[in-house]
Amino acid sequence: MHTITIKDIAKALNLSTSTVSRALRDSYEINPETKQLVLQYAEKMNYRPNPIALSLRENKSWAIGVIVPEIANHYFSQAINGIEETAYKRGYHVMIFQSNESYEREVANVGHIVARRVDGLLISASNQTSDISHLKELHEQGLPVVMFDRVSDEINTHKVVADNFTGAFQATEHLISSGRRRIAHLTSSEFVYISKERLAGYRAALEKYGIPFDEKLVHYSKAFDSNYVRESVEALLHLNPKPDAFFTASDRLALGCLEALHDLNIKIPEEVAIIGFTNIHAAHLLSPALSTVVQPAFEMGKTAAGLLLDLIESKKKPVEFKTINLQTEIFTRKSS
Amino acid sequence: MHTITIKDIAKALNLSTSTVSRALRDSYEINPETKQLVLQYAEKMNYRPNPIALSLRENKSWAIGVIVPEIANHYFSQAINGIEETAYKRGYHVMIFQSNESYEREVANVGHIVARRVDGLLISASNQTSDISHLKELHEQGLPVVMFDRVSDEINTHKVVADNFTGAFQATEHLISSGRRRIAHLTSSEFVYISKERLAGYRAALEKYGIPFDEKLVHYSKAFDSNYVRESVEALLHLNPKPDAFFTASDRLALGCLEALHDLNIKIPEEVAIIGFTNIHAAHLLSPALSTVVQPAFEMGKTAAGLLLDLIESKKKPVEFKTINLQTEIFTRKSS
DNA sequence: TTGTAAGCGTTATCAT
DNA sequence: ATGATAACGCTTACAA
Repeated sequence: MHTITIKDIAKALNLSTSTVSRALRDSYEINPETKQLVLQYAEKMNYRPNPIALSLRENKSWAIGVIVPEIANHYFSQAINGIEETAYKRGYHVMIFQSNESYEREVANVGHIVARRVDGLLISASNQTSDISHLKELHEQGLPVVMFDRVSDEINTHKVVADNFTGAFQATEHLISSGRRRIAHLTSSEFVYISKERLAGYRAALEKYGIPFDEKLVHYSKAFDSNYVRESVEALLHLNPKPDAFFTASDRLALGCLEALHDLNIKIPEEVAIIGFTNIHAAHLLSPALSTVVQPAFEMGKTAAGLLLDLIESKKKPVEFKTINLQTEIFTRKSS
Repeated sequence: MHTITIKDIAKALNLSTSTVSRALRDSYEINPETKQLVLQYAEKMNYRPNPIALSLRENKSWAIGVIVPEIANHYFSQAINGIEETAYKRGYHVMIFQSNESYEREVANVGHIVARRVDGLLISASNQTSDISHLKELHEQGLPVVMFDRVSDEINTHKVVADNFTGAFQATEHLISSGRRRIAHLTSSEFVYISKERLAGYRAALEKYGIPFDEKLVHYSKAFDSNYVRESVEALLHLNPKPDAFFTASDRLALGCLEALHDLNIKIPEEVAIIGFTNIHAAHLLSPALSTVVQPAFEMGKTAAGLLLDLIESKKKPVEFKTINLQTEIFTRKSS
């Protein structure tokens, strides 16, 4: 695929490459006629400047790297959507990598991405990642880095997260206000930042309504597969008195919980209420009892990308790194 | 962010850049000691070759462009997942753009992507795209192009699609074998290739079981929003005799249909069966009556990317362009 | 107003 | 075995 270069234009028009460049660049002091000539010819030949050559010269790739745990996860693909939109508007393109929730793969990706000379990095850490020295190093070398959703305390840079505490608080409050008192909480690791936040929101809501916290109602899942979740649900249902609602801390857990209840032949609207933590629209259609704390993934992508591009474009040293808490929203199909 | 170059190494070691390059490149005829020296120093300084410089030299970007209608669509994000996996394995990276189902945006994306000097293009056309001269032109200029899912007859290149005919046939057959006779078909445009295929599969199954085709049972949706779909469903339910099953041609239609039935207070398992055309796992959990013809999106991404990379790497002129039909699969939660 | 030359990082060719 | 040089496409001092 041969593409036309400035040199070709210069040759064809009997000019020097610099003149052609100036004409194209709308530069200072150039003969209007020459300029016209060049512009016309370039247009006719469908000339496009070679961004690779420009990158080499300017030491800027106009690309940002994005590393997510999984592309085919609705949450992250929405975030990528927001990222792409923002990047596109500002003339950048997006290089996508996925860690597949593997620490090794994440480190490898960071290596590739930096080797590709991206102008900045947007990352949501894999859930296996505890050591983030691979990111700190980059960051200290001056590469703009913004973390979103799966952030880390260990690094001082911009972070964008959903307001998990308030979201969990609202979810729990929603269940309480529909008359539930024994609200089970299915969550993931005890040690993950967002899980802790969610648990705290849950507890705060119970406290507000004078419901004693019962730690037997809280279940930590080490895995997400439906069998495992089913066992948790069954165990919770064997408590006495048994729970009348579930607050699950993630979409996977919510789905697993729904599936378990279905298999146990428990009619959701009557006997238990369930509330998840992200967007599972399809489930809503069938279960009006399901409410969801919608996480603003698209917004998060846009925000994170915006911060990153600002960082890239300012390039001033002293920056106050901030952590942005995006509001969540409760979605209930049968509201009112 | 200053990164070390060959020149830096050469200076530090009092060598010429060519020597350093040779050492790094493991090239012929070089003093083993010099080589060791260079390698060690490069390692110590964490040297990474600048891919932009290489691209400029080799006129190869090691990037493929991907244009999809929407990133945050489960189907396409799964496809992207497959694309990323294949590309990554073979040393390419993936530049993502979305057309947002807009023809103009698609054309603009094609422009950007070619300006970025990608080595090849993977595209699933927007549903507003009928004129594909923007693709043909590129293709004729020698850029490897592979279309997937939303393909076009107008261009002679590799194409990867799901076997829509067989999928629709199986879906319809599945409904028939569970005793349904009046199967409504909700589909999108009369003119879209995949819709035509699906309709044909539906008809073929009816024919096989001696069920007369009734065109009143087929409903073309101009839009996907739930109000619109609801009207279609209601209209179909007013037929006499009314349908006892729905075969919907897409996930959006299936969801809209489920929602409409729910609002009309029609219990799905008893009164109607519904069958969709893609992955809506959440819905399955709640409605065992829902079966889905799963489209192999991940597989499609992998296949399409593989074909594209082969094309890129062979670069031989004479290629037999083929259209690959990937098998669909019926998924029913309560099978057996 | 236009042309010449250097440089961005790398490698291939040709000398030495 | 190593060094000098040109080239990839482009921009920008500096010269003319």
